[in-house]
Amino acid sequence: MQKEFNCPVEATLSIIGGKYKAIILWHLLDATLRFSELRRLIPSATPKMLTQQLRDLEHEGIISRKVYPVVPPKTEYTITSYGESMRGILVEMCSWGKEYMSNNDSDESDNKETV
Amino acid sequence: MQKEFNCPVEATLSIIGGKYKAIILWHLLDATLRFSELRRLIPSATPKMLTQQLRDLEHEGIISRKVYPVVPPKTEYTITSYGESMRGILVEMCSWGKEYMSNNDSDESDNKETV
DNA sequence: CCGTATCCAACAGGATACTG
DNA sequence: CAGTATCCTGTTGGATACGG
Repeated sequence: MQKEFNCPVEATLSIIGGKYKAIILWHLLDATLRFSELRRLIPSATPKMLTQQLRDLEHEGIISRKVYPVVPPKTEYTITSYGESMRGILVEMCSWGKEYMSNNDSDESDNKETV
Repeated sequence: MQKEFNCPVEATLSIIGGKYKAIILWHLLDATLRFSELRRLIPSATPKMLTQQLRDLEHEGIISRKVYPVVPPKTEYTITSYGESMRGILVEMCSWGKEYMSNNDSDESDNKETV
């Protein structure tokens, strides 16, 4: 039972649609990071969530996980070249999102129900 | 309680992250469509879901809803100029998604640990 | 034709505590 | 340090029926 997508856009969303996947990718675009570093960069994500999202991305081949068998443990997350191919999307989404946020900044509650 | 986004990308995802929002937008990019037409184009979406997603998009100013007070009822959905600004994102996501789908097409389970 | 109303199932996500 | 394990909650999405 493979995933059925109405359109390719949904396929893309299935990759970066997770709660922290976009920001994880965003951070990894320009740096290799350790688990604890990602935790510090994304404080609102619990370890469980972070692990989960990282595993998903890893399984999709978007990022790679390198474990160093040392003590204390050390794990590094790096974006793959495949993941790199998402840079354009991320950049586009980021710039649009910035505009969106600055718009809704001064107009937070625009739900003027004309009941 | 306003939405907090870790990064602008998440703001964008909050707009098109819904189950049918991407495909709705995709269809509306090049055509004004009626409710029943959207239903036919997206058969898997129940009327409730379609309405919900359309309302969300409308509330965000991405699409506009024009009701004709005639009988039988007639409603048209059109993308706004603001929504038009998402075209680039949609196009990028679509082309990436296409690649993704053709990759996973012949290789469903690609868990090749390159340890 | 264009929706709403209800109710329900599934899953994503969160809190907290613990381990190699 | 880098995770797991459990349990729990809330949101999202789905089925079905009905209304203007």
